[in-house]
Amino acid sequence: MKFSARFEYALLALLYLKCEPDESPISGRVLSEKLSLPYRFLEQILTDLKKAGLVRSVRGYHGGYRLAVEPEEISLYDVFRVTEGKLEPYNCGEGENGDRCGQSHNMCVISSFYDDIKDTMTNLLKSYTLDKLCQASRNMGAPKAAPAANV
Amino acid sequence: MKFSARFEYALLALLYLKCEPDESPISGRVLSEKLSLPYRFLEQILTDLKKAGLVRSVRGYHGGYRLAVEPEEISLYDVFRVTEGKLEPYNCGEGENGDRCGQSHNMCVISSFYDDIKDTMTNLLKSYTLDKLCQASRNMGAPKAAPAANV
DNA sequence: ATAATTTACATCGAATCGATAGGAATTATG
DNA sequence: CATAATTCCTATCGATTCGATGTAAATTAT
Repeated sequence: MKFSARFEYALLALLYLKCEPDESPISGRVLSEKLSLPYRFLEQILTDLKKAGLVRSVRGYHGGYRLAVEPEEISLYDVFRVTEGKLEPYNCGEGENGDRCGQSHNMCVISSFYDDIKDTMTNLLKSYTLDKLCQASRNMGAPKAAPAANV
Repeated sequence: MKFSARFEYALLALLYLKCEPDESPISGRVLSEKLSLPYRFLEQILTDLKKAGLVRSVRGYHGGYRLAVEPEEISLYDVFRVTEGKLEPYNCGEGENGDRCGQSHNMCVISSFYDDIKDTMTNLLKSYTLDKLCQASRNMGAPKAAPAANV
């Protein structure tokens, strides 16, 4: 029940690309230095973000990365799916384990609870967009004030 | 962002203790057979549950486990804390990493988002009690119906 | 005394995770 | 065309976690 470094780094990179917009694309090297993140590792993540279509990349001399989508369109749910995989913590009935609910109704109860968790998380993640987060970042004066986006 | 097997096993064990109440305590061996769970591993978990005060144990010949608290009192949040540890996915300012928000406001934005996640999860976990889950299990006729507890 | 049980501790194998490294492909620039 | 800068692909490493097993000691009703 923790977020991975991948998720955090992806988020920081995307926020940087959004909040510090530039004419030319920003290279992975520069990005890693600005954010104090390990270069190679960050590029792995950027590659994943690219495959998911959240980021475009330009190769070669003045190459680098930039957002591929409007920042209102990018939600943390998108980022999550790229870095953490799918959001299905329980398999009831399908999957390699077979039908586990056949054994006991308690399994099914747990399963429906997991579904609830999943839905709640999904909605919460979808409610946060890059755009909102960036605005919140600009409004940062008080260290730990507003919850930033409570719908 | 997945629940561990520990959490699931603990939940199944607690549900069994609650839903199939008995005069004498239920041994770890029996529990593991009824639930088709690995014996040793389950006992590890039961030990943890005992340390947390959710379960009582009786040693010796007719020993075994039983609930230590009223099932209305046991929430999934309690179980979560035993099996998954604490629920703090981000450390902003404190901890060994030092103050990360000093570097960039984006960090603080992420941090407040993490807080939101944490609160939401906490509330959701607290809203589920053993008692509710057990009732839902009894009402199981339709395979995948009611969300069981949406407060 | 014996059998059944919890309890403590040690370890194991596999998987995951964060991170690093080398090198190939691509591209602007001179 | 050559070069430097960059993305991209793949392999690997070390550490940690996770699920699980094993051994042996302490406890207790019979």
